[in-house]
Amino acid sequence: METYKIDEVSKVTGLTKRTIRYYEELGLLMPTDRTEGGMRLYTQEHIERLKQIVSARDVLGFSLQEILDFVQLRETFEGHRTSIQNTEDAQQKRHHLQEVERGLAQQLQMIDQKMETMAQFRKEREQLHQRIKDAIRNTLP
Amino acid sequence: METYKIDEVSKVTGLTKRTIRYYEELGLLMPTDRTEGGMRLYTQEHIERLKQIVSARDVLGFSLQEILDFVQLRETFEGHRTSIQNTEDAQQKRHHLQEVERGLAQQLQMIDQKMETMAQFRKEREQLHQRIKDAIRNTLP
DNA sequence: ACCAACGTTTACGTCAACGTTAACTTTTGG
DNA sequence: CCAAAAGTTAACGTTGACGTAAACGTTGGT
Repeated sequence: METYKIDEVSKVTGLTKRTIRYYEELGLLMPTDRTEGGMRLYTQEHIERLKQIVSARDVLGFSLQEILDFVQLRETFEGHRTSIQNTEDAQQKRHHLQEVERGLAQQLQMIDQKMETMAQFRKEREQLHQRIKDAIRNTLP
Repeated sequence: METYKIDEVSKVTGLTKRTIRYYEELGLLMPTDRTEGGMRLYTQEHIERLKQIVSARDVLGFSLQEILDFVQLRETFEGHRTSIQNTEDAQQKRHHLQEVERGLAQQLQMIDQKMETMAQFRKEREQLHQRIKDAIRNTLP
């Protein structure tokens, strides 16, 4: 599989190398494979994840801690997709999955709330915009 | 007109008293009238402004500096609504208004960009949610 | 084989956005 | 009228999210 060194990743994501390592340290980005000498080798998947993180941070205004919660929900789920054979703790697993589901439902609700507030904000800004355009028109009839 | 002391304002906005004073210090909130002894007296308008600031901060993820830019755009405009009579610098005023208009148009565009990215983000989360609900259904048929 | 360019860890520095504490004055209910 | 509650300014402390510098190892081209 094609891999990238950190400077490449830095350029395509717009993040500094420091930030990329920092995100790994926080657990936001899964650790990469390393070369014999210890250099990180990123895959396309890492890059996608970084772009998602940037979106959540800049556009949605989430803190890294909140993003970590989001990430861990997915991680937990992916982890559960592996061993489906043991039927004795299926009860356990089901319960855990239900908790994850609840977490996701809450996240969706939070996002909807944000979108609604954002729409309201946009509306107010647009009204101001309209008033200003009117004011301009009144300066030169 | 009805006024409120800072503790009241703190309760209805959810901000701490420190934060409210801090926002005034930054220029985000217009200074209030004071009592003889120096206590701040807030109006309903102050409260509305604080709520807008919280929205911009929490929901849109704007920095206080960005919010200050937004606020000053409005302030500039309100300031221009006063003296409409002098026709000599009407040219000046018109030019200034046009700059404000351009600023607002950019803000609107930025907001639209954010809303789109947010919708995309929501979509991905919803797909994950659906997959998890399916997984749960598969644990107990 | 070498060295310039790039990578790594470790540790301290910085800046925004407040929290906290101190020292003091004002307001207010009994 | 007076103590407790609430307000004020000023100053220093804290936390999140990185920036920066040092000291060192790795890679790749000539």
